[in-house]
Amino acid sequence: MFQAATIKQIAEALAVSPSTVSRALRNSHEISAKTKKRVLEYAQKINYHSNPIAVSLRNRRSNSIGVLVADVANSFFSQTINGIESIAYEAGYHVIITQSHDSYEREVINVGHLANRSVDGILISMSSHTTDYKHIVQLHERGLPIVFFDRIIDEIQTFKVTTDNFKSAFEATALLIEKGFKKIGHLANAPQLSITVERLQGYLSALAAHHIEFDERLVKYCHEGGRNQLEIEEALNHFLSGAIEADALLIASDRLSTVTMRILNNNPDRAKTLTIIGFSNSDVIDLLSPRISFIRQSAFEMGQIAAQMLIKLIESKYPVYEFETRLLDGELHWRGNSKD
Amino acid sequence: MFQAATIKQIAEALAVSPSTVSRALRNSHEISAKTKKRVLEYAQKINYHSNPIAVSLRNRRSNSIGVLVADVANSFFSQTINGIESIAYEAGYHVIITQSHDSYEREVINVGHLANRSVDGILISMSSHTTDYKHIVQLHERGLPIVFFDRIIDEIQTFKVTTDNFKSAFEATALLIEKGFKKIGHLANAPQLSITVERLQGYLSALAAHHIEFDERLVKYCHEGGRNQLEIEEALNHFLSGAIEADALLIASDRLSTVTMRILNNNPDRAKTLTIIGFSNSDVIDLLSPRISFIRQSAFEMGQIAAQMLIKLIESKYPVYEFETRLLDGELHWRGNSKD
DNA sequence: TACGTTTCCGGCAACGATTGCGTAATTTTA
DNA sequence: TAAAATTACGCAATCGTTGCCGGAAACGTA
Repeated sequence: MFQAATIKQIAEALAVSPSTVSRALRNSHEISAKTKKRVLEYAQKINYHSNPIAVSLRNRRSNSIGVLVADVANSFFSQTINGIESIAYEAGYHVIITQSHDSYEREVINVGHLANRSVDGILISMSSHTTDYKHIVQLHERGLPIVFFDRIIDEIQTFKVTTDNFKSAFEATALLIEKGFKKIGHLANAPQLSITVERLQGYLSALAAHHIEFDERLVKYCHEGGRNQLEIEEALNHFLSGAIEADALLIASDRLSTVTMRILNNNPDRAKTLTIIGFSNSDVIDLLSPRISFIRQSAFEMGQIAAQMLIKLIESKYPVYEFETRLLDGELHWRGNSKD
Repeated sequence: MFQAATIKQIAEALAVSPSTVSRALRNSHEISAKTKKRVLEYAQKINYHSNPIAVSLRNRRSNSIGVLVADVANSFFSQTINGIESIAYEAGYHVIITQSHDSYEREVINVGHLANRSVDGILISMSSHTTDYKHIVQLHERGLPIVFFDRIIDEIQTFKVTTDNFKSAFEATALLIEKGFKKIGHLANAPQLSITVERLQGYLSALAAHHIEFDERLVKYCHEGGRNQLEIEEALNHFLSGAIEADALLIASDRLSTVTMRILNNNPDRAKTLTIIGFSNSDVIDLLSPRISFIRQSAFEMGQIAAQMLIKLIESKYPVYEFETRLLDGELHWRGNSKD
């Protein structure tokens, strides 16, 4: 490999000490203008760039942050990542992205890798299979700055940002009720996820607010979070043809929505009698058929806020004890009945 | 703050030297079994993990590879990234993902950052705005291992992997001809991209093979690669209502396809008379309307191959002078006329 | 002139891990 | 039994950079 230029080389060439070169490059006031100029010009000439690894070792800071999401191939997460990058980039941080693919094991390994890799902090959206938080608690206790976004947990006191899932689910459900739907089912994500709980509560509260008795057969969880086609099919069968016949559905994620649509497409008659509102950040939602209404989360903004929070934590000179959990509003887009 | 265990701590605790600890941990034959056991057990106990930054500095290797794509929010790229990660992970490399958003400036900055950040090698898919390759040539000349995937360039001799775009475009065009379409337009990507050139040639060759005279008004480039809605609209207007009326369209990317579909949805009459084959790796292509035929690239596999190539380059003890450009087949999925 | 202040810079050590070389202790060989 | 070989470990340098301490020279003040 090519041998990059170093401070020592500059020092030798100019017959000054490495310390002087270092200070000159960092524009220290302890160095005379003349020396600075000599150093800067020579550095420029040999195309010197400081070695970030050496700086990291010396400063015990890597200027990089780790991100853990379920999947970059998920619109919501890729939008979040764009938000994170936009902020991190401005603040001089690199972003290292890892994916859990919703597996607990991969989450543990990736979080470990990131910490090991000496990132200055981590942004986490939990995997849907995680119920034990030890791996994260440990790191947090050791002082590693962590911020949660989207799928957050209560077990760790820190900054968090997520959609106001309660509110969004409430609004969506209430809208369906007002439109006259009687049997509104809820196709939910893995039950251990924060977003699942919050959305379910929003759904239940909307029913309660409209004095509708809750039939527990109207809620179905997808423990695999949409990765298991069969699981979703079973849940839908339940809604479509089972003892309980739903006339509307609140669906908790993009993936669940798309699988649902696929099934409805094979069942056109039933499709006409089922109205859907799904959480979706797909950028082609308007092209999908059957046509569904949807709740769009502020993914990009969520990424930005999460990154800002993390950088604030990292750069704080004193331990932070006051934390905030930001809730972002979702946008409900009504696109009509399936009957229309 | 976050204070990880070090070799020195172990050495002190066990009253041996750091060298001994290091060698014991690396299972050197120069260390007695007894000492090894003591060291290993204590290391385990205090949860020691070597500091990768220190190792990087010492070994001048970071065990990480950089990836530059246009956008992670693009299905094709996120699938490629999954392929890259699967291989890199196995081989013990970290993956640092950066996005150019198809901007030349961001490409230059990101590539510089990655190199600076001492990655051991880089995987690049060119931004659609790049026409000057100096920033990459320089790094390559300095000995940084680079592999190109998808959007490759001729200017650098190295490993490359991309879809057999010529073949795919040829097949798609030929199929349209055989189906009886007479005026087959081609909505192309930015003209400086390799994939654009290859696909165009496939298109042209298919016409030639069927003795169809080429009308140059049937090809429209999108210099912004789909980021500029207006540009696509103009191109489509040209095809739909201009002097030339296409009855079929070969579309070069997902983004171009979706915008096209959006426009057709606002123009249902015209939609019925236009048949489309688009390059697409969308995982909801089957749900999109209007229904289009598509060419799916082996994105995951492409990522895997690219990563394998890069790691081979990185780990080669001798300079490599023989390079290969792998071409992967695309899969053509015919989904019928729009008239059906 | 004598003494205190700046200005400007060099030297040392350290961040954490690795490794070539040296060497004492032990074992093997002649 | 002496010499040679082997075993097991420590020392110190190294990767590139930076913080701390100290000190010479130049400058200012009484």
